[in-house]
Formats: sequence, structure tokens, C-alpha cells
Amino acid sequence: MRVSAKGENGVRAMTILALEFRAGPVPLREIAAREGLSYQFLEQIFLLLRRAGLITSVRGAKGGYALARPPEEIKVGEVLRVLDGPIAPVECVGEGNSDACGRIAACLTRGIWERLRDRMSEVLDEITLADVINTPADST
Amino acid sequence: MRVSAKGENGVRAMTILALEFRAGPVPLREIAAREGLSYQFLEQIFLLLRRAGLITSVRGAKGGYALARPPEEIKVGEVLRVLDGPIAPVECVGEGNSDACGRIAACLTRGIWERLRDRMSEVLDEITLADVINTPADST
DNA sequence: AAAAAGCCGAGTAATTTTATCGGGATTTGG
DNA sequence: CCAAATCCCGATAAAATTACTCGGCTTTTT
Repeated sequence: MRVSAKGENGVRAMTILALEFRAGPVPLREIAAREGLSYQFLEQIFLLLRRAGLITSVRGAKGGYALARPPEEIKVGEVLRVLDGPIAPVECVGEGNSDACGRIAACLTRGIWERLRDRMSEVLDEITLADVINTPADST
Repeated sequence: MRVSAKGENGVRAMTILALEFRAGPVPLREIAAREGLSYQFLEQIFLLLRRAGLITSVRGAKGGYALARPPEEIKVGEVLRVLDGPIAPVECVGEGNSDACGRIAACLTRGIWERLRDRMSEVLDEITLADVINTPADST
């Protein structure tokens, strides 16, 4: 029941872009160095994020990536959906998908996964990147 | 962000044991046939569930498996923890584990995963097998 | 004794995820 | 105009995980 490394690192990278939001585009190499991640792996992640419209890119020297919207307007859930696909504990309860398996009535367990999915989306969609950078580390 | 096939099928199988709770031990072959699953794969699942004390087994002819406790007293979360390990969206926030990565302060994203983990556990631990077999399919 | 079950370690296959490669395309600064 | 910095991107290799199988053993009932 894990988020993928793509998802985890994507959220971290987005957090950095949120921190640097006012400073203009940040080059990938910097992020990679800062988080100790493979440049090329991050590249893949950013490709997806850009295509999904969550970040913008500037090519060439002095280029880099920046959030497409302010940190307050980007939810963690959005990032995760782009990188890991729909938030769904089992295939047959993909978001917006209420009957993929064709044996709804027979499937007593379905309700579990729907409830789980809904609560997962709920948490992830109520946290924005602004929350992430403003929350003190030990607010548990 | 998926539960494994082991987890999904394990919950299904446990649901059947819940339905048959008053009828005595159910043989694996029956469950496998009923759910269209591989007998041998189910065997592995049941081995884990039994070792974890969630089910009991009776060997020999007329044998089979049964819930170790009544359906009201077995939470879906317990089943899932046995089969899929601790409920934790990323490794560093394993349940009961508050500092594995050693860079807590630096890790702004950690709070996300903790909140997610807590809500996931919450849902899964508030649903018992009795709920699963008593909830009408379309209570959405 | 034979059939019906569960027990179990070890091993293979399939799938998914992670990561790398190699070469392009743009932009800036000298 | 050239060189360096940077993003673009399809393809593919490597690694990890997960799913599943095998084979043989033990226990209980009839």
C-alpha cells in the first residue's frame, strides 16, 4: 500500500518548486543535487508533471522548472494522480469508475475499497503545497 | 497505491469464512472455486493468516479453515497488515515508527504521509468482517 | 488403507517500477 | 556565431516486487 518512488519524489520536488516559487525557474540539476536523486529519473517525473500542466518549463541556459500555479492552488492529490494514476486501492474502484468488474452485487468487499479510496482522496486533496511548506515538521 | 492481490483476495476469502462462520470449517478448494482463485495461491495466504492467529485450521478429511474469532471481532485492517505489511504510504512512516529516515526536520513531506497513513488505518480498523457481510452492496 | 484436507520450503514466472541511454531542440551569454 | 546550459523524449535495460507453482509431507476421516 505504498506510493511509488515516482510519487514520493515528485511530491518532494514539487515542494522545492513551492519553496522557490518567487525565485524564478529552478533547473533540474539543482533539485536532483538537493534531494540526492538521479537527474534522469527526475526528468521523467517532470515530463509527466509538465504535460499534466502542473509545472511550466523554460528551456535553455537560465531555464528550469516552476509551478504553473501558486503553491496554495496545487493539491498533493493532483501531483500523485499524475505520477501514480488514480487513487484507488484496487483496480475496480478507480476514481469515477463505479462498476468495472461487472459483479458488483456479488462483491461484498467493494465497499471497503470505496470507503478507503474516498478517505485517501480526501486527505490528499485537502493538503496543498503551501500547507506542506508551512507546516512545522513536528505538528503531530 | 494499491493493495496487493494477496491483500485483496485475502479479504475476500475472509469474507467467505465470515459468511460460513456458523457452518464449521470450510475447505480451501471450496473457497478457491467460489472465488475463481488459484488453490495454491490461496494456500499461501491462509498460511500467513493462520500463523497470525486470524484463522484456525482443521486438518484431514472434513477439515478446512474457520475464523479464529467471530466476524464482529476481526477488522479488515488486521487482515491487510498480515498480508501486506504495515499500512504506510512510504517506508519512513511505518506504523509505530516515527523516525526511520534520520532527516525528519528536513523532510517537509513527511507530514503528508503520516496524515494519510493515519486516515487509512482509521478506515480499515473501523470496518469489521461483520460489517462487510452485512452492508448492502449499494450503500454508497 | 485410501481419500480429503492442511502444511510448507523452495523455486519460477510475470509484472511493475525504477533508472539509464542517447541524441535532439532551445535559449542565453560571450 | 559558437559554446554552454537546459529542457525534450522515445526506447530500453535493470532491478525489485509480486504472483504463482511445485513437490512432497502430515493429519484425520471413512
